[in-house]
Amino acid sequence: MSAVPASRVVVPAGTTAGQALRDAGAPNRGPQAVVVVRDPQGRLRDLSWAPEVDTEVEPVAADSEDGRAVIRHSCAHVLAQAVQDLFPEAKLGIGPPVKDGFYYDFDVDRPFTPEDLQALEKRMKQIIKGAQRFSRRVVDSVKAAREELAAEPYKLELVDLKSDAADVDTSEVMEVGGGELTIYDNLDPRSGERIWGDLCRGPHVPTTKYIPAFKLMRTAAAYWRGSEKNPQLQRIYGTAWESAEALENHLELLAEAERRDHRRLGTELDLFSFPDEIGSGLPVFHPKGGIVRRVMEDYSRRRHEEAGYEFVYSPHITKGSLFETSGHLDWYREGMFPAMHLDAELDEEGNVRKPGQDYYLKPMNCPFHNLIFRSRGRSYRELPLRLFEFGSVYRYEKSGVVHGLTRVRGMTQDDAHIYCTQEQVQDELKSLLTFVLDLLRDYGLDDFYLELSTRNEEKYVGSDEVWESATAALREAAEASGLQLVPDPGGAAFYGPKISVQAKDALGRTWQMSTIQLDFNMPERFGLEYTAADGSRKRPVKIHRALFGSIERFFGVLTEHYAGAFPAWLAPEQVVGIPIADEHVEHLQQVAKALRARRIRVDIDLSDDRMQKKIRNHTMQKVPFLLLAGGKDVEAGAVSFRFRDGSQLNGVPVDRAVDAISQWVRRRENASPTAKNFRVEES
RNA sequence: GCCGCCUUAGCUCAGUCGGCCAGAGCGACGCACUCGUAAUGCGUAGGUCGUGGGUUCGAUUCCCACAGGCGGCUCCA
Repeated sequence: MSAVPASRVVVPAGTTAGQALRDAGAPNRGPQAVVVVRDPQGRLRDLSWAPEVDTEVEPVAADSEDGRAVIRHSCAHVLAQAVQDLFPEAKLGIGPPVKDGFYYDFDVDRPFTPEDLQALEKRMKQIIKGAQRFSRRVVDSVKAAREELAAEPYKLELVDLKSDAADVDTSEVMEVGGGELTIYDNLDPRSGERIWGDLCRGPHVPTTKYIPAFKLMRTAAAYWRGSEKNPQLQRIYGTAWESAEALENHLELLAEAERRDHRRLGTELDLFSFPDEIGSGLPVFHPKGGIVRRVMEDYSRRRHEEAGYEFVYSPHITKGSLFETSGHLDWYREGMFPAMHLDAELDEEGNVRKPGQDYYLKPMNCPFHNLIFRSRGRSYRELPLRLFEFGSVYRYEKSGVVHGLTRVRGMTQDDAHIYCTQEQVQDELKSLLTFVLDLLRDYGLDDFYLELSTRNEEKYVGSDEVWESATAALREAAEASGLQLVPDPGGAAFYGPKISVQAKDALGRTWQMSTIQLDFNMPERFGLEYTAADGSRKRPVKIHRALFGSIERFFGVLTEHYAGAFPAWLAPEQVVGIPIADEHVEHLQQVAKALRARRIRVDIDLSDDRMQKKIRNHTMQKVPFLLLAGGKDVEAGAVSFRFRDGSQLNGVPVDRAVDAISQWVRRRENASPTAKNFRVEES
């Protein structure tokens, strides 16, 4: 999708990069226009940059990821200029490029309305048409910067942060960076007059004309510098691209994502719902969703059994003392539903005769599994002990984050806890990772990367050494997988570091799926022990892992991945028989009987809809196999296939059809069957 | 939890600048039609206009609160 890697260009001393590019004949318009260059140190430089010595640079084209980021960042400046034009009292926050776009935060008297966005877009188009030049200017001193930015309190704060604290990470903030403070002025191309300016480290496109296509997307509130202790600013999100076509493609992708939204498909395909009466984030699964879910779970169970897991069950509710022992009440209280206080007794005067107890809905399964481990003496011979449970947990998610099936308040984890010896950890982690990835592939996800979440310095239990060795063990296992490993500092749970598997779906979106966490702390808190070969008592290491994360979430992700067209082995209705006329029903019933004998889910559409209507209905319900039968088929002892994509295979002998369908399902083919990929020959 | 927007039939959505019995398509149900690869025709039922309060002669419409949803922020074992 990106331009052919542009050849390197030497910028002679004292010449601007832009001039050198022009001399070299580099494109300066269109999707491959060079917007900035990369210097030998890897820094992106404006085209107006003129090195002091001859320097070889790499042109960065508009349609590269870096090029887009520069366009988006420049577009954010144009937005800010438009906002201050239309709302002179607006104070500037920050305005960085982000994935697929940019945003800019403003402190304004009232939130922006959709009409405001329209007006702003219009103003931005005027600004872009005006071909203002982005001009970089180094500010001599912090004092000079403070004076110039006196009217911009948030920018002042950034200047101060920059000047007095080397330990503050400002790398995310586009405003300041490098060794100096810079301001980018927007200049009128004719008069050179300064129209607007912003504290910014750059770089930028040469002129606003280099912003070929953009769109403002939405408004939202955002806390200043990301902390809820700070005031909320009004954020405007936009997107910008190297061409109108690229913008159009991006908008089409968003539209496709909306069509695939599992919340929409959940209703359309009658899979699940969120009745208001039950409460936010608490789904119910309808019969069709129930089939998909059950097949998912059944297959997972089978694989776990084969991999040496043992199945356990634990209650949804427990006395508080368990979560005191585990540390959840200290570290995770706000994520839990509040306690029910039970069994208290009062005398006539209202004095407490019996104090009663707090019971909690469980937010995690692990403490229960610890109790199972501890229920009797354990031998090293039993390890690794792998306890698995489809455990229902309840978490008190903030109302603002509940979202379809991907963020719920009640969910079922496919949760396992593995107790092993120190020596077994490394091997266990490696085989676990392989197991996890294999299983995800079986469900049709095959594009992964790993994330290593390390200690949150404000929220952890246990000693430094323990954390270090646990983190090292995880890193080693992750590296052995050969997958890309992305660091996630501070992302760990309070009891130990974790690896998470991020999977890409059909639209290229990534989802956190499985997590594998190492835990040296919980065994200590629960006093878990086993007897080693030499008779000594030793503490096991505990590995937590969830593969789907939560069944609900995985269900949602798969629904979107397949756009509701589930693989035949998961599809709620695998085969629907459609008679051309009533007299063909009996023939189809014979076929259905044969399919049912092979445990295929099959229905015959006996409604009095017309045949075309039946095809439409079941195609929209994304049934993988439609079997039609009319006079010709009955006569030939055959059926005719119609697939989701509209392709057909007519006159297939019944026994071959039955065989081919059941083979396809047995093999758990994840592709949608079509006339092209579906083989009915006898094998 | 915070900011903004939204809530009309099972679903998708019109509509009322405060006023007679609130509309459509799909879906459901009934009748007719029995048909060769994405919508047969006709008819019937279905709505306390999210809930509660207020303003008003009168509220689905205006105001307030609450619930639920959406987009973000924060959070996320």
